[in-house]
Amino acid sequence: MKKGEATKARILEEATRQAALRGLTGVSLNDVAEAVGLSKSGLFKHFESKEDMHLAVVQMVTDRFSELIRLPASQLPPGRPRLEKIFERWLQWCEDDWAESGCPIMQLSVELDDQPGPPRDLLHKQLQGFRKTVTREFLSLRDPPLSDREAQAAYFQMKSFVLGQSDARRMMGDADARRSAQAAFEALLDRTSRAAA
Amino acid sequence: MKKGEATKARILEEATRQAALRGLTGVSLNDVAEAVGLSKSGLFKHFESKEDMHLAVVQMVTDRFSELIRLPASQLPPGRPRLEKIFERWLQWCEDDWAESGCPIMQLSVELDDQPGPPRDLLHKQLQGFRKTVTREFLSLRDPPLSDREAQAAYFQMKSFVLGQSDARRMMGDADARRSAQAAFEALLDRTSRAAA
DNA sequence: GAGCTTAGCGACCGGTCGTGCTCTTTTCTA
DNA sequence: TAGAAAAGAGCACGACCGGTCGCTAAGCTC
Repeated sequence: MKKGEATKARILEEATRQAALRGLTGVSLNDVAEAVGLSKSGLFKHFESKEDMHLAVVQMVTDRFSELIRLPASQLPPGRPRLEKIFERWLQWCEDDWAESGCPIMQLSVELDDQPGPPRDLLHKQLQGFRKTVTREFLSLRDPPLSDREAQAAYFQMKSFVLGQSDARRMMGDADARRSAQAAFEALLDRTSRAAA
Repeated sequence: MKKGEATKARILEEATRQAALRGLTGVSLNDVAEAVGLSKSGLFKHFESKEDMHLAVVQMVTDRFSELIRLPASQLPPGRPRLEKIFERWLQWCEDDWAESGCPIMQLSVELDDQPGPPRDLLHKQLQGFRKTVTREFLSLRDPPLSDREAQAAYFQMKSFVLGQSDARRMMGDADARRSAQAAFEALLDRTSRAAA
């Protein structure tokens, strides 16, 4: 059971790439099969249906997100260092790792937010987990710790800046987007850690 | 040439509704025709092709956006009143006017940002125009006017908060999203108008 | 290396896609 | 009100969609 797993991984890789470009629904099994060097029917030895593949794509994207953003940050001291690392890797994820297609998590969010089903539920669960982790990190940003409300507000702004950067760069062609986001985030950290309880 | 225009408007209305739900590519001419009470071929008396309809949808969405956000604000005194009005109407636009589907401009942005062609170009042009208008409004927020850089940074954050609210509410089910966005924006206005040159 | 398991192929299914064609009905205009 | 012009129906097309089936060939285990 080794060759099979490798092939499945290749299929998923390609499907994820295409989903980032055209959305989950826009992925054609024919195109995926061709790109991987398989026949269409060969795909069905690895996935029961297209929705099954959708689910696997969501899983793969969120796994990779964790690996590239959460993991490296978790090895730093809590608070500001971690938050800065997360933000930096997050921007990087949108900007470089998916340069041709834009952040797949944003794409999936917009596509799935009104489309009930297992893919949406999985994405929702993973994003909630990430939110919780980061919000907790905000709590320990100041010595008398932030209130839950404050931490949530900070996370809201942090994610907003990531979304803003992605939108500005991709849709508006704004080359300064990253600097704008970075500056806004640093200011947010300053404000948040300075503010009195 | 009156009945025709009315029918075309109805078609566009429905196509826009569906595009907000499933994206431009996801719109089925069959479904649109059926919903409007026409045959599929009847549609082609009003649009040369599907891409032609895509373009008209983008035009309609951005026109309505102007009408609902820019127009009411333009009747207020410049500076803070206008900015607050724009932000409030903008959030409203995402939250209510497209309650079931999410802000169509975000949807279109994500879908079109890597899809060259007339629809993308039109959307890009309209969004640039809007950005310019709002950025100019930021300039007159303070007596010694903001620098271009400051105004652009402020617009970046403003748009980020709108994106953040839409994402938080739709994908994360965050009922407080609007309040978070509103608070963040008010704080942004305070900071921006207070900051020394 | 025999034998079971699994990966993969090719043909094919019913259905839907966007689009062209011809023909009829409705609407507008002079 | 007659006649031109526009609106729309009906149908058929070729391409493509996700998916099934039976078969072969390769891989894995003992």
